[in-house]
Amino acid sequence: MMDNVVEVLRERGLLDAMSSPALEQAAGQRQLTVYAGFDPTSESLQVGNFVAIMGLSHFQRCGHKVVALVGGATGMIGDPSGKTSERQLLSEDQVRRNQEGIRENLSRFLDFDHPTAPAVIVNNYDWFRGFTFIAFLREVGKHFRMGAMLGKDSVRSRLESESGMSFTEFSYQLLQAYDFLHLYDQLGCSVQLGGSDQWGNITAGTDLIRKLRGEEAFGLTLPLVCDRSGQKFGKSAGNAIYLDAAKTPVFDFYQFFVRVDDADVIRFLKVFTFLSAGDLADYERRLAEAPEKREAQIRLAEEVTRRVHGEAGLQVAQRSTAVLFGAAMDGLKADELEAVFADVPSTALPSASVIGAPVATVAVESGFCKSRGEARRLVENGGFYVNNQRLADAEHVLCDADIIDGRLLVLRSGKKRYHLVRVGQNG
RNA sequence: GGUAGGGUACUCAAGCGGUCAACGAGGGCAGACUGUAAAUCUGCUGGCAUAGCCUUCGAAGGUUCGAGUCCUUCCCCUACCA
Repeated sequence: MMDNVVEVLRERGLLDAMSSPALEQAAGQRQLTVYAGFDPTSESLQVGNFVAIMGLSHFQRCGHKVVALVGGATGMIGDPSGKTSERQLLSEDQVRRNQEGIRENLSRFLDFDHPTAPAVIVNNYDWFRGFTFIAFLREVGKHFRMGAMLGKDSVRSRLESESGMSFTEFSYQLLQAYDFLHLYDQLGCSVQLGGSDQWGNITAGTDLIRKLRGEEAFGLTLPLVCDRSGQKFGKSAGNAIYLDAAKTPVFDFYQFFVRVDDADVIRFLKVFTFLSAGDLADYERRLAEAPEKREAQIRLAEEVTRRVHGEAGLQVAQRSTAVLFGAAMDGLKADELEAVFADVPSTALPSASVIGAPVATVAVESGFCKSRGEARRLVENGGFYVNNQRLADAEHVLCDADIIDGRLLVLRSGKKRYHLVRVGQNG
């Protein structure tokens, strides 16, 4: 038998709570089927969801069957867990679109060809679509007691808060509980995995299964990963880091992990990679000895980027990093820059709107700045660079000499944010 | 349905009818210092053709020379009562 997945998760700091210690025993004795749900609240999964994906992966590596559930139905309702106020409903169109994005994301991480434990993706819209309200109340709602429902953290905290809660969100736990029951019946799924904020929803499911089937199903939660400042991990500049290259460029994705705080990096290595205990200890030692080398951060960025964007994506990100943060950036030719910027944001503009135009205007047109005002402020603060030269005047008019090899312009804000403008090209 | 209290910029939150593009805090961005760090200090944080103009304070009307600030109606939220 393989490693006990519960033990593995515990060692990596990925175990928050279990509905029963019997889960650990069961995991050591037989192949289990486990599921985790992902609601299509956005077009792509985010780094925060990666924790649950790691959880599923660990299960699969330990020989268990995994099911990833796309919440095409629950996404229509909105999970109140962990939310301090009522959420805006997404349009059905949006949910359908997001659902496809999430499905694509998930398909990258799970092994569907595993010899003994192939992964499965399901969508709860498939079983909720034909379920009428009346039927649902009779078959499912009847088994829920108000006391238990009101006792859930997600409900109680909202009722106590200013914003209150709508019936729609209140009902969410029933849907998730039914998902669990459905998967239990159809796929023999007896374990549900989720973030710690999912505890209430998960136990709603185990309770329902116990009531209706007289069997014990298990719940297991993973810790909410925060950085040292207590912020939920996975946000940069207020924007979430997505697993989709179209929403978060690979370079930015890689950089996000390179910049992880010393205080967090070892923990993140445990959570987001499969590095062995020995390797982890090694990085911990090296971090203590020479933090400025950032070896742990670089390894973290490498591992995660490879897993999410593949070897090719990682190489692009590394090459860009070497150039942009390396020594000599100045004598670069357009071709080299093109390679570096393969995955850094870029915009193509006709030369007519670049040559002879003030920098601030080009910055806006290329999408680098939101407004001319923003560009102007950036210049005033000394944080605006054109081709790596600090710019003194936002109204500086661009001329041929400013365009590298007649076709490229590199805009930079501060130390880290780059944007390439392709001059005189379409698209 | 009744009563009371609310809806202000990314968030929280202040705002005697004029001097409010709107105090403050958080967040964010940038600068210095650094290790592409942390901590710290500084500046910026609605738009523009920037000594000025324009659009914003739940929505629509109204009173006023002038409204975020007063009145009316409507929408939404919260609490208690029914």
